[in-house]
Amino acid sequence: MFKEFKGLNLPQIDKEILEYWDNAQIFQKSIDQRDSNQPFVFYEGPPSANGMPGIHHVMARAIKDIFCRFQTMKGKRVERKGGWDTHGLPIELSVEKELGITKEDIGKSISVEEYNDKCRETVMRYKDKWDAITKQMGYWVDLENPYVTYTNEYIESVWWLISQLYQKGLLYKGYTIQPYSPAAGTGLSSHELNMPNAYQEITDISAVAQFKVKGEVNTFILAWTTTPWTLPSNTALAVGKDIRYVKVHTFNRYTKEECFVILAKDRFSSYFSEQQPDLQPDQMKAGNQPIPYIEIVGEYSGRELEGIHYEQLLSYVIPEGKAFEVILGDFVTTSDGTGIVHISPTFGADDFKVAKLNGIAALTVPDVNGNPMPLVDKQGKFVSQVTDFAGRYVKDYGQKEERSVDTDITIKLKTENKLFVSEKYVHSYPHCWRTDKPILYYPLDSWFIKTSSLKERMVQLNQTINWKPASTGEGRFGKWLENLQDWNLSRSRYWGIPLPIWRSADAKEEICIQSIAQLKMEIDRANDVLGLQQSVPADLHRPYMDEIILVSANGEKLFRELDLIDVWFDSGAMPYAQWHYPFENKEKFEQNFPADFIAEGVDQTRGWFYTLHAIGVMVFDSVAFKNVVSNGLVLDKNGQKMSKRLGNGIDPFSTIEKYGADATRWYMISNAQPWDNLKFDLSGIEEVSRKFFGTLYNTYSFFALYANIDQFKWSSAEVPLEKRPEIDRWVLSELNTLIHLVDTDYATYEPTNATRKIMEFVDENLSNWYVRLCRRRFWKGEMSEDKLAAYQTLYTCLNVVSRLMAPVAPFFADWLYRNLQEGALEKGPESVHLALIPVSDSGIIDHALEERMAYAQRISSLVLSLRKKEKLKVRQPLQKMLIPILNDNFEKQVEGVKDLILAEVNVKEIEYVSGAGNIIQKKVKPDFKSLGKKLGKNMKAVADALASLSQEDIQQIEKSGSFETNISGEIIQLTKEELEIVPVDIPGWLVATDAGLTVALDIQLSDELIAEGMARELVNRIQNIRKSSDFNVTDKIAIQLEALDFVKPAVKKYASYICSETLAEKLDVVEKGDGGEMLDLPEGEIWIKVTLS
RNA sequence: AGUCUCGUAGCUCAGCUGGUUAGAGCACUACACUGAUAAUGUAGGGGUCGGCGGUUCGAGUCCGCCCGAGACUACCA
Repeated sequence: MFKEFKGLNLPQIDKEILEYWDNAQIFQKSIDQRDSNQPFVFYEGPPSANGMPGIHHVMARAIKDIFCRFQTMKGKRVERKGGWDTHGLPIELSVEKELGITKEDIGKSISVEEYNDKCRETVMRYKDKWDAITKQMGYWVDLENPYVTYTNEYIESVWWLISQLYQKGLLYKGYTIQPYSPAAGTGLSSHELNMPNAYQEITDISAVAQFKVKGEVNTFILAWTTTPWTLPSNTALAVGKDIRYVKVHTFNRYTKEECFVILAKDRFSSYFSEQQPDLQPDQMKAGNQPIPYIEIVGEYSGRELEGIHYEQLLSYVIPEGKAFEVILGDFVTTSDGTGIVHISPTFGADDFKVAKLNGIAALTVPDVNGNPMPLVDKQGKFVSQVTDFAGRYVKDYGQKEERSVDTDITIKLKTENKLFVSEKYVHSYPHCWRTDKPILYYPLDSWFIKTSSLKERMVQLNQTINWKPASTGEGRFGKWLENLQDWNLSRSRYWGIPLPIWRSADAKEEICIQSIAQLKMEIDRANDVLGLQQSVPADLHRPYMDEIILVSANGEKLFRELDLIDVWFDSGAMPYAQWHYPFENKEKFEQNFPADFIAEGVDQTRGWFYTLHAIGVMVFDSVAFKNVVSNGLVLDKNGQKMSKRLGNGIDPFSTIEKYGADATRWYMISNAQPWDNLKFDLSGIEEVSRKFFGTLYNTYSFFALYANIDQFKWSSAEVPLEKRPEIDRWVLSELNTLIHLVDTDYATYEPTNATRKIMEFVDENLSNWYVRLCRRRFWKGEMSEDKLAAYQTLYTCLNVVSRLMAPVAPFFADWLYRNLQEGALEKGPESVHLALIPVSDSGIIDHALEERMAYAQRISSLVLSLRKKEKLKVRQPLQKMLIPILNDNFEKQVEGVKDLILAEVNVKEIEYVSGAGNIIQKKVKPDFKSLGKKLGKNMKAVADALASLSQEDIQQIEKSGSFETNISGEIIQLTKEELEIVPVDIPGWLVATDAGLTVALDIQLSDELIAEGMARELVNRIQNIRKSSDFNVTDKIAIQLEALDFVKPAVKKYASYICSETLAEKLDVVEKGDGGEMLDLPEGEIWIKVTLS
């Protein structure tokens, strides 16, 4: 028996199937039953369980799941090891927040040990939620044996990778200006700077400062800055060597003092208005409008300005060495500012470089250890030496200040005759992706990986990767690789993998540890030499690692470099570290590298996708993955980003509970290509569940209902194809076409196309054509070969659809598949996920048949629209329809589906009208595609000429097979093949036309037809009574009908028809009696009584 | 600031290498149908295919500029 149901309840199906999967170990079996020599390698990008899963995670994981399930159903063994990303800033920051501490407190009010314990404890906080969503959404991944990045095994593998890089000479330590987040207390790598939303529009105070030239009276060089807080650190001014500069005589707008200022000629008009030779000081107004000037007194090239000395602008600290000179910089432009750039070597990458090149000193003060440090400390505060602003944050890292430091500095400059002008300036500025605070460019000591040296190889190997969409690989990722900077590996934090490098105090000797065994050896040696009692710590994190002292070959003490390794390295190391390679599982690793497939959000392009690729290329000279799908963002239904602040987030748990996982997944995949952003709208899920799942459910219900009545069981001994009716062969042809297309779509990572095609087949072909037209075959009579063929055909369609949809809708597909299995004599695999994707049989595909049926559908549609126009019910039979013949093949094709059409539109016969006669009115159009090239300019004139032809002209063309016309003196000859002749009308008939197809309908009604229509009307009413009386589909009935004139002919002629249609054993025409009911027919009211017999 | 992608009906999306009535689904309106009924059919309204210009016999499709959205890049003073 096939199970029958009362209604579709997708969430209920989820629950039942989940329980079944658990009990029967289906996930495990889906791996175990596959050949280990046929692997499909998938890498799970580790999520951090530190935050709640969102709906976008459901999206990303649905994509991963689809292709893993598909490949399993292609016979591949797809192991999916889960993983957890456990280190890094997000966790540290949430712990800091919870404990109410800042980075400064770590090691003081809380020990590193306690702090890291807290991190370890926090990192798995939402693991339960993650496990729950994983399960509920039907994402199959091995959560029993996940890799966890904080374990010693994982760390050891990372160390090994680092040591490989070290041995290849790819690791170096450098002092550079780097993006630094005072709020997070760490430097940021370039890919962190490229996280979405890192660059934000902010308004800064920009200032044009006046630098007083030494040895000249009241002469100033103007330099523009958007960071006035860097002015105390100024030690040079840069000009462009070929830029022209002018010296202008005017007054300072604030102090009214007379002055001569120097700026780029190109920038002059941005700051100065009209010339006023007799300008007086009191005519100067404050504000930031251009000011008048007295005259331009000189012009110079940048090269001429080089070497000019100027006075220090703000002399809090006196630099050691050369400073306060004009130097040349090739980065100087005149697109902004004054064409002169203020240089503070401690706070700008260009500044640092150009200062070094010119031997210009940096402004530093000694720190507690006597090492030089900039005038701003690592929390972003001015040091005490900057007396006026000591202790103040240069950006809003602390509590909100009434006036920013930038403002106060400009005020100070203003009063000291050092400010030319200041104004607000809007620009995009990088912000820390975790703390959302502006970053500083700050001089830091860091370890780098020389990724730039392997740039070409990375680009080259990237070209072998199949990116979905391709533009992400070529464009976004490819361009990124082409402009690759060295990877800053250092993080000065606490919770992460310690850098396994020990260095001597003078930095002359160092060692890079590659394994725990090596560490133990080195510790033993150090213990020997130094007489210590050290051992390998049980936990390889800080602070334990920091305490270990090693010894160099020369007997020098070596101390661990305190930095941690960038967490992105952790996740990029997962192909190796998940197997604890190379210390264990060498074979396993080799079988599972590189990955066949990975998928993550597009925001991982510079994150995980990059780190995987970089490590793969650098250490193994290989890609780390062959196919990658990067999905877009999940936005709210208005296209806004989902955020806690806006409260427009979609809760994945309640969504799945309400609509079911399948409808949610199907909606996400079918609505838009995964790489396009998804505007997530719950009403879209409803539509999918109604239209697709509802229709499919109804189709199954219909099948189950009748199959059970007829005791149908499926077996492979099927009615041969050639013995099945046209419509069966048609739907099977369409089905096999579908299999081929869907299989190709999945194989090429096009899930959206796959789902759309499945939906169309289920809705258009299966439900609204095949089942609708075949209903009668299921209803009546005993089991016959035709009926059996119908059951088998429908069974096959449902079974195939269940397998095709399984990757995207794993629950419903299994439910459907297993329900079908209930009625199968020969059992297949117990779950659809253990079954194989069906193989398309090209022998079943019949294009002519598909075309034929398309004609049938279109012709039926035309006839129905004509009936509609004339208000002729489909129940009323009509005598005849006329179809003009387009070509020889056409009549044959239509004739093949004639019976279907006639039954569908309730017409008795089709008459074909050949083109030869003059019954049909026609239209001639040129075949633009082929004629365009031939005719060129005359194309339009010819088209016009054809349009104005009379019916006689067209007949002439059909007879002669050619057409000739004169276009402005030029004779143009066209053959029939270059023209398209289509029927448009049959005068005197009711005609409908659609894209070259024309149908005419005879709407004359004879008494005969009217009687038959009445009979059908009665059948319909009686069926309704059966239904409203809750009779069983198989119950027999007796009918009493009032003897009125308008039904008599119908009953007389069609009594047996009425009886067989309604399962009536008796039909009596009688006088109106007791009980029963009144029927409202077009001709009048009539009494009827229907009883069970 | 630059680079890239995108802009088609109220909404979500198709539209192949340029070819002559620009499509589908949803939503809306009306009428049908109803042994699958949380369906279905038919019809209707709704589009200057973001704007302007160019190439072409012909442009939603190719090119340029502009506007708008998004992503990316950037040390930008």
